[in-house]
Amino acid sequence: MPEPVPQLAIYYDVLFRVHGPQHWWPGRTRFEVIVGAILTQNTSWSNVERAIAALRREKLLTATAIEKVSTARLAALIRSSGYFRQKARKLKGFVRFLQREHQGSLNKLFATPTGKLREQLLAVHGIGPETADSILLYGGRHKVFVVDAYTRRILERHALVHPKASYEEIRALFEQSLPAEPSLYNEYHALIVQTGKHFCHTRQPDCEHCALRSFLPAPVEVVL
DNA sequence: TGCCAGGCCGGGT
DNA sequence: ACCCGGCATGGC
Repeated sequence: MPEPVPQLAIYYDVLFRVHGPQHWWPGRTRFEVIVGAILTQNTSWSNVERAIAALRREKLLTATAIEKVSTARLAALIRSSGYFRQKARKLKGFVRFLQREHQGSLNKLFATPTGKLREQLLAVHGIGPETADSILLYGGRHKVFVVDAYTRRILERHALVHPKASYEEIRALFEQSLPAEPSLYNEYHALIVQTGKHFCHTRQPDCEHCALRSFLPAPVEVVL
């Protein structure tokens, strides 16, 4: 278990003051949240939105509908989200899992204890750590902090983790450093992604562009 | 024009 | 236990 890092709680307040509440996850239903979590893997949200709109238009935003549709048609409809053949199979894999392990019921799925459900999700083809945790937190309000590429990069630039820290290491760091509130985890991850959306992508530590940003790359102590 | 985006898998060390 | 190539579209 890592030691708590008090800067992480401070950094949350900074981001909240800068960006305000984010009202995440952008999904109308729990199932839609799960679909979005899979489709947005390494993909910009704007590309995912079109795909979800197409699924909605075709009445395919339910588990039973996804079960019935052919993988080929599903792939065609989610084309805009990229990796569309892979993701079509992933959606199919998830609804098959939901039916097999939870009788197709999201209530039963999310009533499963967090640790056990996380293991189950990770065993589904196409669901890795970030997708599993997004489903847990944003779909079911389970108490897990979602780590993504932005989280890692921000922590590295603030020198709060070593460059090759594992996903689990970073997740534990947040969960040890913050009050155990799903609503806080929710808002924090959303704020990090919002921050990342207007990230400077130059890797040089002395990039003048980055120097103009209040939250990067300076250590959190001197922010504000 | 090339690089990037809210990853994950399978095969190789 | 890591490391890497593949997967694919749309925006800037």
